[in-house]
Amino acid sequence: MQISEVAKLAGVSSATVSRHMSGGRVRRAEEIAVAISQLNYRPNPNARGLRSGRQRCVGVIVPDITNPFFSDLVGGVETVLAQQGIRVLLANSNEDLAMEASMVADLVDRTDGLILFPPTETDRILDEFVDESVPVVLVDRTMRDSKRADVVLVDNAAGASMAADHLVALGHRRLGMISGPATNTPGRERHDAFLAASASGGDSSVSVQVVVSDFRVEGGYAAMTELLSASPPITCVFSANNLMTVGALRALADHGVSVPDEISIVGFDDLDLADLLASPLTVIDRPSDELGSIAASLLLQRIQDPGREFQYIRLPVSLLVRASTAPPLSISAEPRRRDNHDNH
Amino acid sequence: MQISEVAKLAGVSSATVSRHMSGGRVRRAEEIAVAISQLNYRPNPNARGLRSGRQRCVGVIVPDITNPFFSDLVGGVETVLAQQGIRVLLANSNEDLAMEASMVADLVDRTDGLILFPPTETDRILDEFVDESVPVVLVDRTMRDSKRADVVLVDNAAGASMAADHLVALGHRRLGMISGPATNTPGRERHDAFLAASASGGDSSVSVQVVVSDFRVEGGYAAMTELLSASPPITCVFSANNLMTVGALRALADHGVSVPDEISIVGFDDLDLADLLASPLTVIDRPSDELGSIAASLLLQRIQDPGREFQYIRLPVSLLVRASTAPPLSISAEPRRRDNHDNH
DNA sequence: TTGAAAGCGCTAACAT
DNA sequence: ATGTTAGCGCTTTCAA
Repeated sequence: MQISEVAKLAGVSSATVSRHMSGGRVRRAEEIAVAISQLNYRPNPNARGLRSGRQRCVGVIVPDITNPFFSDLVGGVETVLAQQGIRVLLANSNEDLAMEASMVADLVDRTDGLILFPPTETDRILDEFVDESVPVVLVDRTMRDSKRADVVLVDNAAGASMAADHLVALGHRRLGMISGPATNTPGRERHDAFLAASASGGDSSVSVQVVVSDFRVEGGYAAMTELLSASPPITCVFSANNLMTVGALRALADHGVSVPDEISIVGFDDLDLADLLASPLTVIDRPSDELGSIAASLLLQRIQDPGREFQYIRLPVSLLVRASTAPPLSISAEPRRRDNHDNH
Repeated sequence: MQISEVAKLAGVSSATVSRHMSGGRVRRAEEIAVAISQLNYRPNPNARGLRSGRQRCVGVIVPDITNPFFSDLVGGVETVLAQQGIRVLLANSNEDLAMEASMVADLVDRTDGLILFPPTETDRILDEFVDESVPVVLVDRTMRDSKRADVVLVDNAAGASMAADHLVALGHRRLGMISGPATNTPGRERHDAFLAASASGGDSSVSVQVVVSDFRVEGGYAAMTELLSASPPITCVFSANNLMTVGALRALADHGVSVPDEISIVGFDDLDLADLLASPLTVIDRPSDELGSIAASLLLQRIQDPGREFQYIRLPVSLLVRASTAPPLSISAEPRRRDNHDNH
């Protein structure tokens, strides 16, 4: 089924059908519409893209689609783009730099723009592709040379500081942190800010024990397990993302550590069930779908006007205090129990 | 950057470069490879697809990417397809029939095959597109006329029966059910099987109060709230999917109903945090990534051999008993408290 | 094994 | 406002 058959049936040339389809004013619009629906005609996207250079869709490459933060964010992207009749093609890089590069290479010529979450800040992806005039918006993570893309992220430093301040204000002095990789933006910023904020009070009795992990559930489990053997023991922990928080909670449960009595925990990113947990979770919350909708708007605007100034947007985060954080048990209490047998 | 420039640099014709790229034996393979990497050449997918008809990617249209069941399943799809160098393009229909149709129309000419989860069993999508020789695999849900596609789903009826049997065996007699839409396969099968299994004991004192909802968190919340006002009160509830279970749990918490003391609950689909909830959740579990990997394999096989017999595969499910189900309180106990003010 | 050449289906330039 | 025509970049005959 091709455009020439529609043209024949409607009694016009294929160019006229083409014009009609792209919104142009045409005399025999009615007949063309009838022919199109009668023949169930769908323009071939390859031919169309090849000829016009416009693909009518954008690509989104997320690091982990099973992370609810990213899937919520994609929801925000889709909402904005669907209104413009622009399709969203989603791909999942699994936090893998090579995979991301190959996906970009693939999508760059199939789409009108890309929304990326670079796995590392040293990612050279813009060097390779941005010169090919594909608009790129970076979300949640930047890159060393991100001066050539729009960027939208949250105030990771503020979030991590709020977490540290909250714990210190509760009276905690021996803090634990499950950090993300220092190689990407949220990992680095949350790590640095948590340490800085912990030290900022000038109280030299405040110490932070950091385990660097990988933003995954299993990594959070392992990191929490490691932190439990710290000596002197920590009384609270800050987990730098939602997935690691899940792992940390499971590790705490498996080791019989009670929250918040023995250990307080605050996570970065809210969880759907945070309020229904055995200890409702205190978290740093951030507006995930707003991140997505802003990213989509930025991309839309850049597609329309490639010459406009690059935007760099930071959204605020907030502290949601629930029941997983509390003052530490008195130091005079007897040493807490720590059974290190893994029971899965 | 196009193939002719690579050809020139390598001292061959563009046809030879093309052959080299598609795995053909070529004399000057070495020089061509050098030219390709030197020029950073990427074949234009539109031109390639237009000419050859092969797109080197498949489409997956999920009803709700924020549902962890689907995102896990997509993980299984990607694992299998990535090994074959086939790209996965993901789209999110939001359980919307029209949206799904428009996405299929769009993807059908951009991909070599589709994995679909039809929003309703009366979906006519196969009629419109399967004749266009696009292989389709149906996952989790079938359609009335699905004889022209491979299908893989789980044993919904067995799962719902296990849930009913479990509750009745615990001594429950007044059951509640939060059902999904009767218009799709899992909704219908779980509904029918739960009712059938409840009645199968021949015990006429067993009654089931059903509220039909929509497989969404908010729907589950509303349905649970409605069930709480049932008279005589129910002592347990079966929620037909994970998202509605989350809503139901939140409704129970908001109304101050304790689980499992006042109401036992069993959900269809495990949750990541099911074991860490205030009442660790009893669920029907199913192999989500296996569903995905099987779907991908079926699609791969059909692409290779369009004439092969259509497969219809059902995977088993299992009951995971945790702490959210228990025997009902004695009937002689005084009527339980039910405050119906919504406090969010 | 290779190159020349046709053409996939569409849109945009040009002419009317 | 419309038709004619060229050509997007590639793969695939066809002939050598």
